[in-house]
Amino acid sequence: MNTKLNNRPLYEDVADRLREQIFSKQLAPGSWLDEQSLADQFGISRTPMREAIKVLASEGLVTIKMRRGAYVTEVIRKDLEQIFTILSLLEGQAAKETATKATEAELNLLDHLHHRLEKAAADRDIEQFFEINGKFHELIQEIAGNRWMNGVIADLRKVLKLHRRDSLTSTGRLQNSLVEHREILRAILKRDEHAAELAMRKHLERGLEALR
Amino acid sequence: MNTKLNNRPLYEDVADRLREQIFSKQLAPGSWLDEQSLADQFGISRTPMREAIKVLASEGLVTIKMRRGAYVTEVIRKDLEQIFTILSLLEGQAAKETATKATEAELNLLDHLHHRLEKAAADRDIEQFFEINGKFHELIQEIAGNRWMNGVIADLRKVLKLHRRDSLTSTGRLQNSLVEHREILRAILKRDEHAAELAMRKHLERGLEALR
DNA sequence: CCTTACATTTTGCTTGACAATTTTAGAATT
DNA sequence: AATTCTAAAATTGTCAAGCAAAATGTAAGG
Repeated sequence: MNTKLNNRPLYEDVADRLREQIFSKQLAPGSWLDEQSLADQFGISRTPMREAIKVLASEGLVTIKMRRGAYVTEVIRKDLEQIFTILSLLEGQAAKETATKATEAELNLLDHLHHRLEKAAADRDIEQFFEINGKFHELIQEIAGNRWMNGVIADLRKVLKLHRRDSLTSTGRLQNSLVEHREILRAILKRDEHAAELAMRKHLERGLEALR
Repeated sequence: MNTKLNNRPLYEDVADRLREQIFSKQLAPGSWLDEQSLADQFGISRTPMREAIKVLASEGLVTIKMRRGAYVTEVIRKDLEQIFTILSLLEGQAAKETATKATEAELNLLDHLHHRLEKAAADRDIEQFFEINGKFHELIQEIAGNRWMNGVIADLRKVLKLHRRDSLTSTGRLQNSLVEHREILRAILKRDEHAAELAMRKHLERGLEALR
């Protein structure tokens, strides 16, 4: 039944599956996570289910209320603004550091990825576009190489995904987003750290604006 | 026996106690957390102990290795640099926002707190100094009011405390730290957001420098 | 209609157990 | 003596059954 090729704890798999259910709105914001019924549904006991729920809680995806259980976090406008403020600062810093410390090989990877983004945009392949879009951001973070920062960014991005129309999947912004990416890449390739930081910050600020 | 005036889960209390043991080096960086023995020591069962350990893991204080248990995180120079980079950006932003949005009453609180800091420094009361120092930073964050940011800062500060000589308790820097605080406060009172941000960033950069 | 008392549900925690591993300690081999 | 192999002991991750305290829902009484 359960294809469990376990080289990692069950509760992590469960956390992944719960996360998917949350992102797909199968578990909508505000809804209650019934430990027992979810455990039954996943064919496991309460123990790993509780551990999985705590993982999500530490990511901010669910909120645990004492003796009342866990609820999918409801992200309101204020949260979006606060989170974008942080992402803007951190990803801006990542772009800045990438501009200075990327190797030529890494610049090539970025350039290649951007070309694929351009192609996806030209093809109007929305799905592909957002996938590559995400990878572009992640590659910049990876090159910047600040593991603590990358962890924070990853968690916050997950929380953003709780919001119905999150800019990362807002199709209307596709063209603008592409232009902004061009500018970020250009600055990084020129190794202009200041411009790279500004371009990335602007990109994220625009992302937030698109939500209102 | 257990003075348990519990209006919050046991595992949170346990997490607090474990944290203390870690900060006091009773559980030194790199050391292994023996679930069973710790549970016995605390007079509880493995379940809440495991939950407490996961709380610490999500804060970055311990690192869980699959089927090998949890180990107190070892913070190396690189981690310090990466964490200070983040704190500098975030606390800088907090200072900036505080400069613009603080009410007069809040400015008074900050001013009052700073006066107490000056007094502690004059009295050479190191203990008091670092306590108030922390509160000053926290008050600024509270006024800025970005809960996501405050959560990130709180977690990262805890990780910093794992390091033996962390600048927050580095007595040699007391006088310099005081001067830097004066500048931060002055900028905020003048509602000069840019100066406040710069002063806070400089303050944290100096904090890192003090570690090398 | 609102309050009080009672029944039900759910969480947080306990105890006991066990398979899969990992660690250790000892024996065998080079 | 050093290295490799091997069996025993210990530890983690999970399951299962159950219980007290708290929260929720419900029914009776004012």
